[in-house]
Amino acid sequence: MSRNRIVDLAEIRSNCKKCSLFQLCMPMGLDDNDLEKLDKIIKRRRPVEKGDYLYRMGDPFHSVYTIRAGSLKTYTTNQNGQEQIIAFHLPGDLIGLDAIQGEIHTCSAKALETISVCEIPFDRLESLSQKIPGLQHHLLKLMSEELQLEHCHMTILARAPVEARLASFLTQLSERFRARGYSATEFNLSMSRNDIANSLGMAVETISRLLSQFQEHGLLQVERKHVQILDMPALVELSNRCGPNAQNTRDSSHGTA
Amino acid sequence: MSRNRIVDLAEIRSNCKKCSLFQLCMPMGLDDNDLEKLDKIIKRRRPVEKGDYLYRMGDPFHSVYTIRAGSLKTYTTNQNGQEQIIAFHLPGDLIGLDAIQGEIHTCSAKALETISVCEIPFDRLESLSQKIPGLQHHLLKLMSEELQLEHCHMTILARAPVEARLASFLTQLSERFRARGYSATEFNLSMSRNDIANSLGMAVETISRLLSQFQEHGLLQVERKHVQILDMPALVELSNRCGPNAQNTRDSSHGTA
DNA sequence: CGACATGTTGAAGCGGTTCAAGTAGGGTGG
DNA sequence: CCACCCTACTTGAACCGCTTCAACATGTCG
Repeated sequence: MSRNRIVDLAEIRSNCKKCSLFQLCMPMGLDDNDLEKLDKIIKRRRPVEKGDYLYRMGDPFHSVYTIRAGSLKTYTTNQNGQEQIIAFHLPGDLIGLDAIQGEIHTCSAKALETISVCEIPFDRLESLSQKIPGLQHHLLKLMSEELQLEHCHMTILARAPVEARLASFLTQLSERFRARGYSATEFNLSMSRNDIANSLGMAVETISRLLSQFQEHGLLQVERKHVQILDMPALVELSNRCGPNAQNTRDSSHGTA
Repeated sequence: MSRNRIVDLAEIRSNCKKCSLFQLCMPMGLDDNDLEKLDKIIKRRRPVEKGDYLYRMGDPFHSVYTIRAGSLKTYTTNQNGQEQIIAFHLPGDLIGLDAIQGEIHTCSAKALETISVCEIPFDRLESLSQKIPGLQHHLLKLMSEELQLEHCHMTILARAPVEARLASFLTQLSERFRARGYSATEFNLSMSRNDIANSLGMAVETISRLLSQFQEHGLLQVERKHVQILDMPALVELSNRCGPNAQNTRDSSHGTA
């Protein structure tokens, strides 16, 4: 066991360059000494199986997690037991920062497939970022980015017709794969149609119908989980389509600005 | 002018205890020395008139702002010129942190009435929070809280029927007023029906109809901007009502957890 | 192989938007 | 101070996008 731990530590060290912590450290030039410190506070966790929880809504908040491999969904549950998916997360994502306020997890994080994560005790991370200016900045930056992403998501939920929602979902996912060095045009959906529908505020049937329709129109090829995008420009165009209800979306107030 | 500035500084000092910076500083026990440092980096801004912008989408990011008096809306604008309101902000709110990533404002902030704000240059704030642990923690906490609020907003946009959306809007606003020491049951809406509709992803006409309906049912009294809540429990109950489309909102995956 | 979950497709129903018309404030200029 | 205008808001009626319901197909796992 102790031998394993040594191996793990070495592996983490080498992996830091591949995961979000690399982007989190290196851009602001952490030296070897700082990188060492960071490595020391990271805990290895055994792989989490599909369907297992990384944490549940209501759990006390102790750590944030970076995804090393696999994907997961975060979602809230309301009084009636209904779920609302907040986001899907891919390798390199840092999750859990939304629980700082209140020190209780307000989302559940569930693995969509077998995943591998690094656990980072938050109090240690916070102390460290007190000493390393670049780290503090990067934490703030990550949360800022998360806010921006959610603004987009909110806009889609509030206005967009169903085709634009799904097109938007696909192009964003594609872009995220591209940014991680995977193919932007061919990938597997780790989430179910149900999950996609939920996150986009739609019915499952509508997702099914639209995917068929997109395929019919030559925008993409889809077979179960596998998706191949054939006409990205058209898909992007679709995702920008605004709803017909554009009535109250222009500011009519007589601004002095 | 220089005399004015002196007066202003004194005023800000005394006001820090009333605005969000007080909650931001005191809970973690800033001593007079630290409070002094904080006061020094805060810039006074002349009042912003109704309809004026605090900043616009696309502006370079330099400062965050705390609202001392009045209210404003933040919104994004898409390619087609359509607006989507992200949030309404009240006195004590700190806004602008979502622009850290990219260092460009991704929202516009527009005054709903004449407002008074404190401008805090972000680089100064960041340096200071590097020295004051409690300040760093509180910045993270504020962003975490913002994420949580947006999760709620997303859930409403994705699932809730229109009555629940409006009820939720009203109870949340009420709660925010209460937390600021104002009446929770009687207040003025600084935003137009159009703005409410936009932020909730609805048509203006629906807002109008629902307000009439709520009044008819004895839930509240409304006359133009003035609102008096008569049956808060019923309103809260309404806000928790889930949509009829609760089909794909329960997780059917056979989790091993 | 059987059972259950997931996904697909068709048809009906409805919630909420859109369209249309009218009312009421609030500000401006004569 | 009043008449005017423009914007914000309200209310009614028709329409439609999407959901819901239902039935079936296809995997998947014990």
